[in-house]
Amino acid sequence: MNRPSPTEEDLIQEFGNLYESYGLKRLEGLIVGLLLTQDEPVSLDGMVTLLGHSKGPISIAVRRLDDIGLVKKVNGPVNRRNYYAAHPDLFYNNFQFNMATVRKNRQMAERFLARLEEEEENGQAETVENLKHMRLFYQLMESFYQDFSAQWRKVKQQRLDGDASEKENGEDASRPETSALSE
Amino acid sequence: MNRPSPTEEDLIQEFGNLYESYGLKRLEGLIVGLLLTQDEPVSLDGMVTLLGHSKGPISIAVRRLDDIGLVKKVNGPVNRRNYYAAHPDLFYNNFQFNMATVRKNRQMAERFLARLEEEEENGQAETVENLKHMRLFYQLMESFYQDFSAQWRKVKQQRLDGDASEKENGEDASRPETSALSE
DNA sequence: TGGAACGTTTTGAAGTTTCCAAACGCCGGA
DNA sequence: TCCGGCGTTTGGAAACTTCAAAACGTTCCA
Repeated sequence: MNRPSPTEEDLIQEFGNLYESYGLKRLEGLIVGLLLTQDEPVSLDGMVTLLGHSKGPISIAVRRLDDIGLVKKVNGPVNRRNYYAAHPDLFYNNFQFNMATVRKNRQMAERFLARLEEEEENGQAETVENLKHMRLFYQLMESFYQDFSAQWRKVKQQRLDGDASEKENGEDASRPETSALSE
Repeated sequence: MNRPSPTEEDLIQEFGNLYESYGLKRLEGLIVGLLLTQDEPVSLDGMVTLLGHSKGPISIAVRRLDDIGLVKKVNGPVNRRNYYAAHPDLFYNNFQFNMATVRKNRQMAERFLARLEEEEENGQAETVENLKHMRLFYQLMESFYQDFSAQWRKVKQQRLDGDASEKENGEDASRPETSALSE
């Protein structure tokens, strides 16, 4: 349980802001940020003292984060306590959330298209047209997400392999061939 | 100003739910949903009667939707009125929002990495490691988003060309070569 | 069989959001 | 210049969210 440095404090707060802007709970972001700065698992009471929030909300937030796979229950020094760490696939798991909503959007378009098709009413041509646009868009997006998913797994594997054999070489050797990043 | 059919009513409500779950305003979703069912532009008062909400909130919501490019001011029958329609690139513009947050995430990782690097304190190794993971993830994601962006523009162009030459052929002829979609 | 050490649930207060109703301001046309 | 139609802003009520404090339940150990 290392007390965060000032920079790490800022990091934690930024994660709070980030999660808040996503429509999630600020406290959940604070917890995730905190765990990213800790090399050892943190207990509930640890979070209470490190974050300065009270136990009730933290208990609930941590359970939720565990449910959605952003945080992981792990073993720690004291037996009776629950210890948590950032999930090793935190970012990827969070992404899978987005992927699910993309799929939901596509399915929504398809569901309504089917409904309109069997109704055969007139005056709904524009709706049908827009739903087809929507379906096409999210179909394409879904396929990109799946490709991304596969690629990331590959990159992550390379990263693990690299760490195992040639530890300590400063920069990442395993960066994939990406298109040039703007800015 | 066509009163939505029952199915279209459902569609509008679902858009409300969707936007709400994104952390946006439910009313904004209702408006977007409504405009997707209308083949003619709708005035503010039109939305009031079609949605059954009052004018104040609609005025604000519509302005915001216009700002972020999900809705477009267009000309309509009566001169003094403001008419709105769903933006032709609604889904794409919404996606660009996501792309911006991905970029922000990458930049956040880089910003803190730079800060930690120049501080040279110890006990922050885990934070650095996690931030490198974060950076790598969002770098890859960003490059996929850019590829998707380019591809979508191409698909959209094909779609327009197709519509212009061979109108009315039931199904989309311009679907791109995507990987197989699950389910 | 206590009782200490936990995590969870409940309660209530404070803040925030969301909405309607109504007042307001602006712009054209009589 | 007044008046009617329109969008915007304001005020306030109701619902919801977020959090701390404290009561509660459970488990392990003396």
